[in-house]
Amino acid sequence: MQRTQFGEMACSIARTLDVIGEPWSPLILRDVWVGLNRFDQLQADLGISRKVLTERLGHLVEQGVLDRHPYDNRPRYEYRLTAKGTELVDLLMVMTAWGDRWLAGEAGPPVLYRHHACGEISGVDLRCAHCGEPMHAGDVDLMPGPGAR
Amino acid sequence: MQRTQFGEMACSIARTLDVIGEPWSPLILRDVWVGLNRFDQLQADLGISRKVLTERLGHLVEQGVLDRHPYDNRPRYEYRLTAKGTELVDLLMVMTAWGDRWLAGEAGPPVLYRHHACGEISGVDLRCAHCGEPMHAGDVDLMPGPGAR
DNA sequence: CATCGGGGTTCCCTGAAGGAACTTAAGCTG
DNA sequence: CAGCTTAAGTTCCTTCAGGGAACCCCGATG
Repeated sequence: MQRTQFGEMACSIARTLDVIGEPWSPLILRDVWVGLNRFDQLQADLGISRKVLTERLGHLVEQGVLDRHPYDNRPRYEYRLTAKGTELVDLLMVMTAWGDRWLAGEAGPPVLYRHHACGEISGVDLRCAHCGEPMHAGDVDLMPGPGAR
Repeated sequence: MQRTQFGEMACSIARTLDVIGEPWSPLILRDVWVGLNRFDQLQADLGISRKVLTERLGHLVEQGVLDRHPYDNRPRYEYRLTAKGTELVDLLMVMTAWGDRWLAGEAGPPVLYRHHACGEISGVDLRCAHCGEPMHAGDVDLMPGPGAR
């Protein structure tokens, strides 16, 4: 947890950071997305301290991003993405696109995405939800919304 | 800085987190995007400690996301987004879309985006860069890429 | 009944975030 | 031209979060 809480700010970016802004949280989400659903799998894959992993999983479950449910008679649990969490994967895909473009270097991207609809190796692009045209940093005006303070 | 460095991992998400994963960094980026370009403006708007702001700005400049340049004969500097940084705004727009949808509550979104191309209040949607069809969590297969280890 | 293995919890240590005071280098002001 | 002002940091101290390792619990298994 950051020392300062961002959740109270009138800003969806700050609020989102309150949910997945802590160190490790996006990587935990990525791992759960690709099928590493159990505590020890996550701990081994990430090399995160068990204490911090406990805290992060607890927070993500509390925020409704992950779901913790038993997979055995024994006290064993799996973490899965909720609908809310699944939509957060959008964020990971955009991070991947940016990292692939600016940080991958000579070696190229470590992971490729094949799109089901067209079968091609591709990445995401941002479009306007309304008209379908590209929508990036310079393509919008910002205006106060109903939740502004 | 997180204790653990993510940059060495063969993962574009982890590498991207090494650039803007530290607390405050996305909010600094947002502020610079909307036109708060100076140290004191950022400090006042965010309520961040001056020490941490100095560290963050230094890191973002070092990573090529921001550009620091003088705007006066006096030792005064402005921070601006580079091309690399401007593309990171995509990430902010996706965070905004998710936060608007899942965290805004009754009050509604604090900020609205009006899209230049269509003039409508809208948000971003993720499309395949190749075929233009929607591209979300369930729409892709992951495959090892050339930079895999 | 001892062992195993998954899923944590506890403890201590270090280092990063917060906060307030101090510094520096022009300009401006009377 | 001494003193004030302002932007942009820097320094120092305190507190709390992250890392790491050891330990615990609990049902199943041999």
